[in-house]
This record gives sequence, structure tokens and C-alpha cells, in this order.
Amino acid sequence: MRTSDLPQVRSLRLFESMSESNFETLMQAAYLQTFPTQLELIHEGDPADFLYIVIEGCVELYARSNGREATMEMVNPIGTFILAAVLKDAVYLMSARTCRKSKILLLPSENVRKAFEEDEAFARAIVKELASCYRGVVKEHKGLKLRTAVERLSNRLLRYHEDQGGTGSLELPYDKRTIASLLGMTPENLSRAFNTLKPYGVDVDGATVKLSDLKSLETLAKPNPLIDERGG
Amino acid sequence: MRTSDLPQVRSLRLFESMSESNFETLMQAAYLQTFPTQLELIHEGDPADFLYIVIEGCVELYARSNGREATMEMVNPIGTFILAAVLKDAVYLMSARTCRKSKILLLPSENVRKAFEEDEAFARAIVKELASCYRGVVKEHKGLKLRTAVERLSNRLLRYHEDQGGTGSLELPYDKRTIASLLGMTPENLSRAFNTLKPYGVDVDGATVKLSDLKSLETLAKPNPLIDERGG
DNA sequence: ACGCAAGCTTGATATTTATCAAGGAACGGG
DNA sequence: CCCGTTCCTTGATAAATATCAAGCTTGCGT
Repeated sequence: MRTSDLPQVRSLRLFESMSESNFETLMQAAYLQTFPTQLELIHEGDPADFLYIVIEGCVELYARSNGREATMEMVNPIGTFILAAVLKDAVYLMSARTCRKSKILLLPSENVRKAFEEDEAFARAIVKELASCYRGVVKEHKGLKLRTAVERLSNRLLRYHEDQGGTGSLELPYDKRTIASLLGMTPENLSRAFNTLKPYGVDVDGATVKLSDLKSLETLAKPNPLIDERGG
Repeated sequence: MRTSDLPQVRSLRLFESMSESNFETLMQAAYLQTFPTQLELIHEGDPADFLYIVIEGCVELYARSNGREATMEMVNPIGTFILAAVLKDAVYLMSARTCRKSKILLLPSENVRKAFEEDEAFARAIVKELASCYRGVVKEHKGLKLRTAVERLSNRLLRYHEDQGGTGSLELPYDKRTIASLLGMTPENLSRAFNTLKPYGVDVDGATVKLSDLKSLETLAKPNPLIDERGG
């Protein structure tokens, strides 16, 4: 793989405490590939052959059942996905596809598990990472069970707003239909939810959203750190 | 703690590969307590002081936001809860209360983290346990996003039925209102969902449910191992 | 046995969310 | 520049789910 990407990968919490030689061994087994947009990287139910790390671009994790499909999570650089399946040597629970041209690092499962067995620091880092992932899903699940669609949208807007500097304006990072599915609603419903939020100072123009009355939006959204805070 | 409970705890996947001396040290710091029913053991937002292990009885994990409350998970013997919060030294994301008189083992967080630092086998076992927990929540989340209330109930009945030996009859393991909340619906809706399932051979009498037409129920439920299978 | 409380069910209704159908804006390829 | 997508929005309607208000068991304590 190209050495210019290595420092980025190395700086991931997952790898930073790993021994230099184990890191090198692991990276020598890795494949760095660039994929076009909308390419299915993995399919739920398949055995976990690789651990994936998004270097550039963006990946959507989604799942299907019956005829329905739901977006589960979006993975941005530098983020990993499908760690649990790799460690358990189990099948993937989610499918993954690029949502734009993306540079992805693939680490063969066996090598990851070997590094996990041989490098204690790596094993401990994995625990931290998994614990964070676990808490992330629990928060998502809480949001879905305890909030209405409009509340989920409000809180998501507040999150994006803060992520982007809190300037009173934000850019939606994904297609609206993707955001709709991520929030557990249909695209039509997302449109209507945006309309519901107009009186709370939310103005949408394409992917740009202006928040002109944060206080009132927060009163409606009632953000809760035990649902909305990331990394906590 | 009473030594008669030790072998059970030791046999948990989490502890079985731990060194004998580290296990003993950890257990010497532990408290074994019996709690009455409906006692709140932990409250979401509080710092994670203990790792909990249910020895006897049953514990409900639940969460609140706005005025709403939702059951997140039921923990039965011998099961642990709040592992991720303990490892991250973070606050609990969920509250917990006994749903009957319960014997609980409490391991102080610091001792768990110390054992995690000092016992490599324990650290690795924790990874396996966390990966399983993670996949468990992902499955719950998929179920909620991809299935209707009636489908969730059907699949849950099929699961309980199988757990209890597949004799055509099953006992609901919790109050109906708890099951309703666990499945993400109101008690009224659960009642109606049971009525909806009558034509599929589901007959309810108190906590006893008879399944007289498994084939037809399965056709409706469309069970999916990537949602319903535990430990997979 | 009686009365009360808890848990569940049912009915009526309201709210939320999804579906279906159509139309409009934006954008890329020829 | 025009055509044909794709994406989004809107309106009408349907389905799913929640809420509110009784009422019905059941079981427990007295």
C-alpha cells in the first residue's frame, strides 16, 4: 500500500498502541483499493473475510429483510467497519456499499485475528473500539425507541450543525433519502418533517439547512447526551 | 461471596480462561447481594461503578427520554450487563432494575479494569463478549427498523418456543407490558397483535401461548438468522 | 368471602407514519 | 441546448400505532 496513507491509519486509536513490527506485518497483508460509487463491498450473510477501513470517501452500512431495506450507519474517514464479525469469525450482519468513489483499506480477517492474538496492545485497543461501537448502537436504538421522527431529525440537525462549527448553517452530508433511512423514516416523511420544523427556524435549500432559532429547535429536540453524544 | 456460586461465575465465557489467581483476586473484591423485586440497581447517566452479573432472578435494562420509557434488554442468569460502560469508565447508558427477587454479583469497575490490564486471557475474553453484545444490539436494531410490530412479535414467539423445547406451547417469560416495551410497542398494541396472530394458530391464555400452526406463523414471521439467531 | 389493586383487554378515536401517484427542480450526456 | 434521468416534494389516501377511557379478570390481603 502507499506509504503516504500509513500515518493516517497508524493514528487510528485502534492501531496507535500496536507494536511497530506487528503493525508493519499487518499492513503488508493489506490491500488498498479505490472503488467507484455505489459498489457493494460486502453482503450481509457472507463470511467476514476482511476488516475494512475507509481512507477516503464514504461507506453506507445497510440491511435488508423481507422486501425492506434500512441504512444502519454511515462510515467516514478514518473509520473501520465490521470489526465484530471479523473478531468472531462470523458472517456479516450488514451489507456495505460506497456512497461515492472511495479509497478503502482491506485487512484480511485472519491477519487481524492473528495480530489480535499476538499483540496485547492491539487486543486492548480493540476492546476500547468495540465498547465505543457498542455504545454507539445502543444510542441509536434508544433514539429509535424513545423519539418520534421529527425529534430524531431535529437532534440530527443539531448534531450536524455542531460538527460543522455551529455557524447557524449546515450541509446535509448525505442524500436526503439516505438520511431518511438512517433516521428510520421514508423520504416523503423526511420532507414533511422538514416542513414541521419550519416554525422552529429550520430552512432547507437543497443540501443547505439554516437554523435561525436554535433555542426553539433545542426545546423541541430535547437533546440528550445519553443518546446524542458521540464517543461518550 | 458464597463459594457455591463461584463455579457458575467461573464457567461464564468471560471468566473461564482467566488465570486462577486473577479470578480469585477479582472475586475477593466482589459483592454478592440479593435484591427485592422492582429495585433500581443503576440509573442511566451515573458513573459505572460496578460490573453486574445476574446469578439468580432477572434484570430489566431500560432507558428514558422526554417522558417516555423503553425496555432495552432483559438479562437472565448467568449474564452480565454494563460491560462497555465499565471498560470505558463512562456513565451508564441504561438503567437497570430487578424484575423479581434477584441475586446479583457486583464487581467494582476498578478491579475489572485492573484485571483487564493484567490478565491477557481476560482481555481477549472481553473482546469476544463485547463483540457478541454488539452484534446482539445490531440485530435488535435491525428488527426494529425492518419489521412491523406483528412481525416482531411473531419472531419473538418463535424464539421463545424454540428456547423452551419447541413443544407447541410456550410460557411468556415476562409481563406482557414488559414484552410490549421490549418489542417497541404499547401494551394495547401487543394485545391486538396477539389477536392478529390468532388466524396463524397463536392462542394466548395468560402467560401460556399455544402455537398450533407453526408453518403458517413462520410464513408470516419470515424469521431471519441475521436478526433472530443469538450468539451468531 | 369480600374488596381492592394490578394487569390485561377492548373499543373509540387520534396521531403518526407509510404508500401511491403525480409533478417539479436539478443535473448530466448527447 | 434539449432530453431524460434522478431526486425531491406535495397531495391524497391508507395503514400502523398510540392514546384515552372503560371494563374485565385475577389474585392477594384482610
